[in-house]
This record gives sequence, structure tokens and C-alpha cells, in this order.
Amino acid sequence: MADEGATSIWMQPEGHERSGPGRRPGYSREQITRTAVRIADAEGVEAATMRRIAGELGTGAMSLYRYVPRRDDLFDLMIDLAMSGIELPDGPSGDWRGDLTLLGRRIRAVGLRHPWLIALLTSRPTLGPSLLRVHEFALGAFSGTGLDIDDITGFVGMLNDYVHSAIRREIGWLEEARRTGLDPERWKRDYMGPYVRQVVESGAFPLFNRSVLDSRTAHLAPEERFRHGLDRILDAIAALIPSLCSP
Amino acid sequence: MADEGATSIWMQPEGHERSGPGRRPGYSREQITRTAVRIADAEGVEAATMRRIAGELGTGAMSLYRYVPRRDDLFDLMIDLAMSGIELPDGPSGDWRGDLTLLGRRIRAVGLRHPWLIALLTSRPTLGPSLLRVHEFALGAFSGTGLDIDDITGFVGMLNDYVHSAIRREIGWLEEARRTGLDPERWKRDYMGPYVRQVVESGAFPLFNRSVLDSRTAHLAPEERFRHGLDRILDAIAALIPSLCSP
DNA sequence: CTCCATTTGCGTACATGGTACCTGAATGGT
DNA sequence: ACCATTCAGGTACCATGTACGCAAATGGAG
Repeated sequence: MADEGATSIWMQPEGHERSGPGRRPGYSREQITRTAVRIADAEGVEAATMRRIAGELGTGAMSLYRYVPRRDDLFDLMIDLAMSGIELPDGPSGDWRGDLTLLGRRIRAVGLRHPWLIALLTSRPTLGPSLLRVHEFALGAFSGTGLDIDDITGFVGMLNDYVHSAIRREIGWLEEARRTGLDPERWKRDYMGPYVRQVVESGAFPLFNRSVLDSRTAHLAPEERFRHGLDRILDAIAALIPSLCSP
Repeated sequence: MADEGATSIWMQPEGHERSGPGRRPGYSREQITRTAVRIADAEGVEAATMRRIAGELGTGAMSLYRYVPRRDDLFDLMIDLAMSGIELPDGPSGDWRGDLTLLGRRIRAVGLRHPWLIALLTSRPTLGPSLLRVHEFALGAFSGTGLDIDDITGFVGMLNDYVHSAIRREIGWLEEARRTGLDPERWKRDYMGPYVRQVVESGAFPLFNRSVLDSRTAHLAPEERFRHGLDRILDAIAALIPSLCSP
């Protein structure tokens, strides 16, 4: 074979669909990816090791390498499988705000269902087909506004940035607690709590203190807080669309 | 000792400043952190292993554990050391746009100088003193605008989100190329290029195609592109500040 | 049916990582 | 001079990704 693994995983077909001689494959890329996702959902992405995935499938670790070139490529496949769970209308509805609100909520839903997703997604440049589909839908939401493609890309970027970091804020400390082995309540009270309390009581950062103590949105339910932030981003975008602001 | 490592690294002093009996320490937390940062800058954060850092200091890996409870805590220290390199005025100047532009450029500078910084920073909730100082400056930039603390927090978040993801876009693929062992030019041409070309030529994602092919900002110098995006975010924020829009 | 090139299954092995544990050396108070 | 205390760092353990090699399965050619 020429240059195995020297190109993107999306350029390498499974290769198990010829009809020549040789033993029939007993597994599949999708089956392996699904297993990895299931393990990562339940115990974190660091639990989805090659041996563990293979064990779950009843085979040896090295068998997986007949289907996936490297572990990093498996991450790309996991990301794309998770993103494929986002159901979207076939095209934009004409109501860009409604479309993007829907998209934001769907992304949040998969981000919570797969707590490893956002961390992987933002840790490496990846462009799987499902991600492209989602991205295309986001771009399409602005297609009726007469905006420049650069402006559209920028707005979609702003939205993505917000959605990703909001999800990270929502689950980041939970994941960190899990990684350190403490239960979340204990982590908040014994691990992070004392330090934040010390910082607050020192009075060295008065505005930080206000953002911790005087916040009204901090007491909202997570979904409400997400929606509130998303609305602000959409407000900001609306304020910058000339055809809506100064026609 | 009671509960070593059961609390944040920022709550655990070095402990090497008593005057009782016992051997004098030969190293320091800061020295170890500086060494780790130097290695990570040159060869990536994955090269900054405990053994490697210790070797660079001429000692054994286990000696480091007298100064740092876990490797993850060392990451927190590295993040904070890098952030401490950001020089800022003592307080806000009154020109919030100018202050935040300055801050954005400074963060970009350290993000490029330490290509591992943004990835670490966004991969775990950490709140070191230097990060707090920078955050407080960002919050302070809005202090003269009469805004609600929740609004200020939201705007600072928007800005942070943009700055972080812009830096990631700028260096993310370079880092990925280094991780896979290819030189950047080869990675772009042989690894990612063919896939993007295939996607473009398939015509399946017309708006994605336009964002790749018809972009004007894509041909700007990196710093210009960063400034342009930052200006758009600041425009968006300005448009949402009621005291500037509808007083 | 028999052979054989081809492909998969997977055990073995290696390099590398974090870090628990232990011994010995250094140090300052009594 | 003794000794509790603290640091240096070697050894060891376990987990990880994955290179390599061989046996088993498979379907076409004769």
C-alpha cells in the first residue's frame, strides 16, 4: 500500500469492501467507533483505550489497527459520530435567529450527552462530514441576509465560540472532578472552593468578586443561562447586520 | 501532612521556607515550572515529561514530586507562569476599546510564544493568580460604562472566546503538524489538502466552498486578520452597550 | 478439489509515560 | 554529638500506543 496513514482519515476508505480473496473482516470502523463513544460517555475519553475498546468487542487491541490507522484518527471518527447525532432541517427556514437558536440547543444537547466532545473538537483541527454538514447549516442560516461571506464566517465563528465555551463552563468542572477521582460535590467544596473563598476574602480582585457574588444569572438553571447567553450573542450579531440596522 | 494534593495547587505553598531541621531544598517550584515551559515551547507540551524536566535540571524524576503534587498541577503552574508574562497598565485607562485591544494583542503574543498555552487553558478550569489579574483588568475596562456585572462578565467572555479561538485557528494546524511529525508544509499539502480539495470539488457544501475560496480576509497577514476579528467583536459589544447606543 | 496469494485476528514485545515506595544523605535544634 | 526531619533520586509497577510476525480464514485459478 502507498502511504498508509499519511493522509486524513476521511480520505482512507475502510478498504473492507473488495471481493477478492482473504479473510472476511469481523468488525467495522463504525462498530469500533460506537464502542469507543459508549465507553467515553460512561467513563471519560481517557478510559477509551485501544485495549479497552478491543476488550469490549471481545478481541485484541491490535485488531483495531486493521480498521483505524492511529488512535487520533479514532478521535476524529468519534467526533464525527457524535456530530452526526445532530438532526437539522434540510435547509434554512428564512428565520436566521430561529435556525441558529435551534442549532445552538442541538449542539448543547450532544455536548452534554458526550462530555468529551467539545474538548476533543477544540483541541485539534478536524473537518469530518458531519461537522461540515452542521457548519453548512449555520452558514446557510445567514444566506438570506445579503451578508458578505467573510461576515457570515465571522458570525458563525462567534456563535461557535460561545456555544463551545458555554458547554465547557457547564460541564468543565464536572469532568475535572471525575478526572481527579473525587465526586463532584467534594471537588467543589474541598478542592476548588477553599481557593476561591480565599481569593474572594483577600479582596484583591473586586470585580471578580462582584462577578462571583453579585451575579443574577449564576442562579439560573443551566439551560436558561445558556439561552440567555445565546440570545446576547444573537443580539450582538443582529446589531451588526447592516440590512437590519441601517438599511 | 494532612490531605496533600487534596486541594488546589494555589492553596499549597511550596513548604520549603521553614527554618527547622532537614536537608535544604536544591530546586524550586518556579525553577521547575520555567524548565517545563522552556521544553514545551521548543518541542510541545507532550515533550515536557517529568523525566525530561528532571533530566534538564540534572536530577531524577521523583525529585520533582517534592515540589509539585501531580503533573496536572504543573500544567496549572505553567499556565500561570505564561500568563504572568502579560504586562498590563495598573488600571483601566477609561478607553475601554483601547484597553481591550491592548489586552487582546498581549494575549495573542503569549499565545504564539507558548503554543501549548491556549490548549491547556481551555482544557481545564484553572484560576491562577496571573489569570485572575488579567481577568480583572478585562472586567475593569468596562467599569466606567455603567454596565451590569453580568453584562460585563458576558462581554469579557465573548472577548476571551474570540481571542482564544483566533489563536487556535492561527497555530492549531501548525501544532497538529508537529504532533504528527510532518513538517507543516507537507502536512498542509499531503495530509489536509487532498481532503479539503475533495470536499470542495464535490460541491456538497456550497457555502463552505465560498468561505474557503471567496474569502478576502484569508489573504491578510495573521496579525491583521486577528485585529479585524477583534474589531468586529468590539463593534458588537459597542452596539450592545445601552449607554453608547440609546442613552 | 487443491493450491495459493491475500487479508484478518491477535499474541508478543518494546518504548514511554506517571508515580508509589524506599533508602541514604544532608541539616539544624537539643 | 545525637536525632528527628527533610530532600535526592534509584527502583519498580502498571498502563498506554503500536510495530512486528505468524497462524487462520478465504475465494479465485488450475
